This record gives sequence, structure tokens and C-alpha cells, in this order.
Amino acid sequence: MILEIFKGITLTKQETDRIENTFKKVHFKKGDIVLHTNETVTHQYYVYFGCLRTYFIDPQGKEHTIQFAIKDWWISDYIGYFSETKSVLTIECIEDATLFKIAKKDIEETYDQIPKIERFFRKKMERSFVSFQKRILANLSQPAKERYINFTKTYPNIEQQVKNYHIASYLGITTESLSRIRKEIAKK
Amino acid sequence: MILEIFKGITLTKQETDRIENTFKKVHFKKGDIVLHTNETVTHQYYVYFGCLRTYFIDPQGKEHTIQFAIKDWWISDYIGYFSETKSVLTIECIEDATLFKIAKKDIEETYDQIPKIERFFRKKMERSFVSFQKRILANLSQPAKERYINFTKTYPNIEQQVKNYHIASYLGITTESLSRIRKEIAKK
DNA sequence: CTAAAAAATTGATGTAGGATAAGAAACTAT
DNA sequence: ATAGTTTCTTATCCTACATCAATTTTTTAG
Repeated sequence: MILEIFKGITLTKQETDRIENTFKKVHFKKGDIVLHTNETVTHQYYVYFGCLRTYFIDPQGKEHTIQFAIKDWWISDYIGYFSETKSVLTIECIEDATLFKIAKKDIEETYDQIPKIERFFRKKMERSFVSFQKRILANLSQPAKERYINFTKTYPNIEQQVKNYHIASYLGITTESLSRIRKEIAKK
Repeated sequence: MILEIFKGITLTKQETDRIENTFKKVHFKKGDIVLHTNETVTHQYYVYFGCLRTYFIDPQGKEHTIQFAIKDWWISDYIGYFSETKSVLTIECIEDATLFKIAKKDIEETYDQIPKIERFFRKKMERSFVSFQKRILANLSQPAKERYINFTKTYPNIEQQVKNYHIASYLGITTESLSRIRKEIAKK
């Protein structure tokens, strides 16, 4: 079951064992906080099922959603995780979820032992990088309505699982504005 | 000289040779376009000196600066580069520059031969990922004035080398707005 | 099934930053 | 040096989205 994560990669028995020993299965209930701010970010998480998000609370107390994650996505506070600083994001479970978590130190050891795994994560990182760069581009060049339409097209599976105010805070607008945008789209 | 890029990594003579053969030194003049849109993105570039930027031209014809690069930074249209699509960004030289360019296919071969190099690029990717995620966060949570102040603090070396309208298009505002913000800051 | 809480909508009003237009300042090249 | 070009500034007006304040609708818990 853990091996679904690495489908497409051929692994020896020994490698499989190692991986099965480093990933831990964990469950969270809707509303649970997987990671609070100002904690050490020791793990990243693979979503086996359910839905989570990471968000940032700005100095005015407003939430900004950075990332959603559903089945087969990975999630963490990657700012804290990669730069070895205390968490700046909160990871919240927004639909009951089963995750596989892996410790940063374990994964780095695995990189030494199984280069195929290091490559897998390098490529995953490259794909995320592309999507975050596209998001910066969209934020700079499109009005809220277009960003919302694109969001619904790009992440139809996510839209069904999350609240409107989660989407609004991802798009960088208020829940009231999103409501007006939705109304406008609906009447056509 | 090329090896400055990999300072901190110990390489054998053979590895050094391979690297010296795959990186090509190239010069560009201020105003030169290193990559146009809608081209195949075959290379990424290490800046030995000079200054470049990548920008996106939106459907209304407005430019949006995605990235600057000065000495010791890397630059490319990473959207096209990693996702194997035609370029969506333009790479422009904004101060006479000397670059080392490396072909994607060469670097991927190098990854097979020198795992230390794959690791170097993985870590570089992780650091970029962090900074782009911080930028998304800043764009979502700060007004233009604060984003500008942070920009000047974070990239003092870049500010001196680029035009105000480059900075404006990086911050997601017009050059007129940036002018007002600068005036406001100056009068205090 | 129902009360309470959470989420979404709607309306009225405010504001940061955009658009347009013009002029001033700073480079650039002869 | 000086004409031409590019960049920056300033002023006026405008718009997308925010804020505030009620409701209405939906979800949740007993």
C-alpha cells in the first residue's frame, strides 16, 4: 500500500523493506491540526486519502491558503521543512484523512541508500516548482474571476471538498468577493 | 572558473573534466534576449556576472517579472524547462553578462554519472522552492509598499542594477504606483 | 428532528492601486 | 554639448476588490 507512492519505480526487496519501515501511517479527523506554527518541521506527508491544506496567518490575523492536498499529493510546511526554521504555516485536515508521514532525517538517509528515491523526490520538487511559478504568474496577471475559473478547472476534485472561504483565501480574495464572482458566473 | 559553481563539492579530476566539457561560457549584451517565448527550453544558465530577468507577457501585453538573477544565481524559463513545453517566459539580459549555460540533456546525464551533482541541484531546487513560496505568501498578505520595502532589503544588490519598472512588474504594480510609494517613503 | 453554529450571500460604502495623460529628469549617441 | 530616447514623476479620475453589517442558507450535534 505504501508502495503506491512509488509506483513506476522498480525496487528490490531490501529497498521496499526500508521504505516500509520509514513511512508511518497516520489518521487525522476533519478539523485536526497536523502542524501548528512555530514548531520544528520534521516530516512531510503523503495523502493516501482525505483532504488537507496549509495556511499562513498574517499579522492582521487573516488566513492565506498556500496549498491544498488530496489523494496522491504531498503536503508539509515546505518553508520550515527545507529551510530548517520553525513552521510558519499551519497544516489543517479538512476531510478525514489517512497519511503516510516520513521524517526528513529518514528520507535523507534513504537518498544515500537508494538514489532512485532521491531522483523521485527531485522530480516531484521540479513539478511543484513549476506549479508554484505558474501560480505567481496567474496572481500577477489575472483578475480574481479568471483565477477562480482556472482553479475550478485545474482542481475540480478539490473544489468539491473544500469550503468557499478556503478557496477565497487561496485566490487572495475575501469570501464575500468570491461569493459575488460565483453569482456572476452562475447567472450566465 | 566554472568550478566556482560547485564550490563546496569535492570532485575527482574525471568529474571536473566532464563538468568543464558540458558547461559553455556565453556573453550577452544589455538588451539581448537570451530566450524568446514559444521556443524549446533546452538550457539553464549560471550567472558569472551581469544581471538578467525573466518575464511573462500577459494577454493584455503587460510584462510581469518572474525572476531576477545576478552573480551566482541561476536563471531559465523553468516552466518550459521542467515541464518540457515551449517557453512562456522571455529571458532578457539587463546588464552585460557572462553566463555558463548547460543543456538539460547534459545535466541529466551528469546526474547519472555524478550523484553529488544531482544532489547539488536537488538542494538548489529546494531553496528556490522556499523563496517562491515565500513570495506567494508576501503577495497574498502584504500591501505593495511593504513588498517594495522587503524587496529592497532582500535584494539590495539587484535594486541598483535594474530599472524601477522592472521592480514594479516584479511586485505586481504599475511603475506609477511604485513611484508614489517611493515618494512616500522618501519624505519620511 | 431541531437548535445552534458555521458558512454563504447580499447590500452599502471605502480604498489601494490602475489608467490615462502630460511633463520632468536621466541616459545615450552622435 | 545637444538632440533624441528612455525612464520616472505627478495629477486626475476610475475600478476591482475590501470592509462592515445584516440576513439567509447549510451543516453539525444532541
